[in-house]
Amino acid sequence: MRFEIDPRSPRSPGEQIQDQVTFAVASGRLAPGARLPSVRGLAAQALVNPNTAARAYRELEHAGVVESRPGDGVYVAQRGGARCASLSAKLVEERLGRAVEEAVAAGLSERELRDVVDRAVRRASKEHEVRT
Amino acid sequence: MRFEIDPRSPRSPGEQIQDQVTFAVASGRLAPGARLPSVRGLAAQALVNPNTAARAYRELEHAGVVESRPGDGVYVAQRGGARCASLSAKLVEERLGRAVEEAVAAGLSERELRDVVDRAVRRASKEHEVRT
Amino acid sequence: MRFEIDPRSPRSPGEQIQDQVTFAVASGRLAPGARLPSVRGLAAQALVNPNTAARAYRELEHAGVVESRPGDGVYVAQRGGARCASLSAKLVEERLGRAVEEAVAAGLSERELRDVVDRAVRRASKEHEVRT
Amino acid sequence: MRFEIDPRSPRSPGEQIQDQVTFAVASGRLAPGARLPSVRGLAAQALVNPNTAARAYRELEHAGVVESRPGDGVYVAQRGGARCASLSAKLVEERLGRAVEEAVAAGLSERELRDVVDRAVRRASKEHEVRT
DNA sequence: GTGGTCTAGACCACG
DNA sequence: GTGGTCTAGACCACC
Repeated sequence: MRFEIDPRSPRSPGEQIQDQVTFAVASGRLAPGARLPSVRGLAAQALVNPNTAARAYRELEHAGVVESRPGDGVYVAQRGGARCASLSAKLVEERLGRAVEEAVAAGLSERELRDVVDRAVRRASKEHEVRT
Repeated sequence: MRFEIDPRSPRSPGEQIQDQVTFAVASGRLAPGARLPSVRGLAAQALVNPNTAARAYRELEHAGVVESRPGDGVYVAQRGGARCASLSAKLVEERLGRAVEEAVAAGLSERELRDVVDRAVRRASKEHEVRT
Repeated sequence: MRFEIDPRSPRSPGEQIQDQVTFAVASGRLAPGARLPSVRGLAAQALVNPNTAARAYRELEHAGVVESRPGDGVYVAQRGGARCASLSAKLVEERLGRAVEEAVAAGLSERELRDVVDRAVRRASKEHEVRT
Repeated sequence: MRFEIDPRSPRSPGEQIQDQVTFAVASGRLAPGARLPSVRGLAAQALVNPNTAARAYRELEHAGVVESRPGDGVYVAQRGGARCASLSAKLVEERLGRAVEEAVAAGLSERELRDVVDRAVRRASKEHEVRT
């Protein structure tokens, strides 16, 4: 699992980390019991302050998605799969919905909108394969 | 033109106002020369502090989208159409792109993704008709 | 770099801060990469509201003069030198020009005008040495 | 006497009108007893709201520079000359002083500064002759 | 009535 | 500690 932060996203780095873990668990790329990078490793990988990485893990633990075992590491919680599934569905629905709303408000026709979506899907699928 | 702020959006109220003006101009719902609500009126309508409304207008003026005439009101700039067209295309591309990325990362199949988009398009189109 | 606001100036406090940074960078007193006072520190020094200081920095960032790194501080942008050089030349030309116009309109002879300028130059040079 | 407002000046239109009258009286271009344009005439000439013109005259009257004779017109006060002389000297000193300070802060050498002043003087003198 | 700017104090997220 | 944004309320000048 590789983490990457987009500084231009409206979501803060901490939230992006939480999102990425959530989506990875929901999609099965991260299975319950799997080990996540250490706080320091995550911080180094995502080019983020260790404090931010630690806070993100803390929030995920609070949400029941991960379990932190002091002195050992951070692991995907056994019940993490279910939690992430519903959470991620809600997030995707909400964000895609908002983006579509904007596109319609901006005057895109259904055809144009679908073109944009298609291109994005192709781009994302390629990226996704690479990482899988 | 009606303004509405979604407190759950990751974009701040000020940014949402800027977005809504930009999209409305790009789609032609607001034509160059059209008068926008007053700072105070917009604030009342969007349930936002007048200061926030003023700042949003100021940024839009800086971007060449609107023109503020002190003591008179705020108007869509003559060249606002062109500016918004490119600006809004970029925004839509970027945000739809991001949302699709997330959906793919969350494990949605192309079919599921298109279903979500379709539903969102229908919902948004209805909303949009009502306001038009 | 010390900041000071003249409440009798026709320029607003926020504009005065922007001017002072611009001139300092243009003259080389502030080099690209140099760290500027924090928003709160500047506010305390200039006896101004932190909000006003933050706005001034934001405008300067928008103009490409400074770079603000959230959670870290505000720095003179690498390309700030060039931007300020032309910006400051324009400002000086415009404002000296306006002041001279007024002096001529007020009926000062060229000789009187030059006397006033000479005295001002001497005063300002002394002040300037002190701060350098 | 012709009035002209510079919208890019940091001084508000109302202040610019007051300044222009003050300087014209101080320089002798307007003698005590001379008649000034009517409020409406001034407003039309300076492309300013009649309210603004009226307010400027009111302030000048309050300062003892002009006298308004209801139903007749606005005239330069008999003692206006003396009042304007000292007032205008103070204004010129202050504004030229400020502009020179800025130029020095911007890093102009004495030579460069004098060049800018010389050019401005020549420009202003030409303008001034035309209007005289 | 209009916009423009300032002060004052709050909350958030990052370092 | 840092910057970013918001709310709240004030004053100014112009229309």
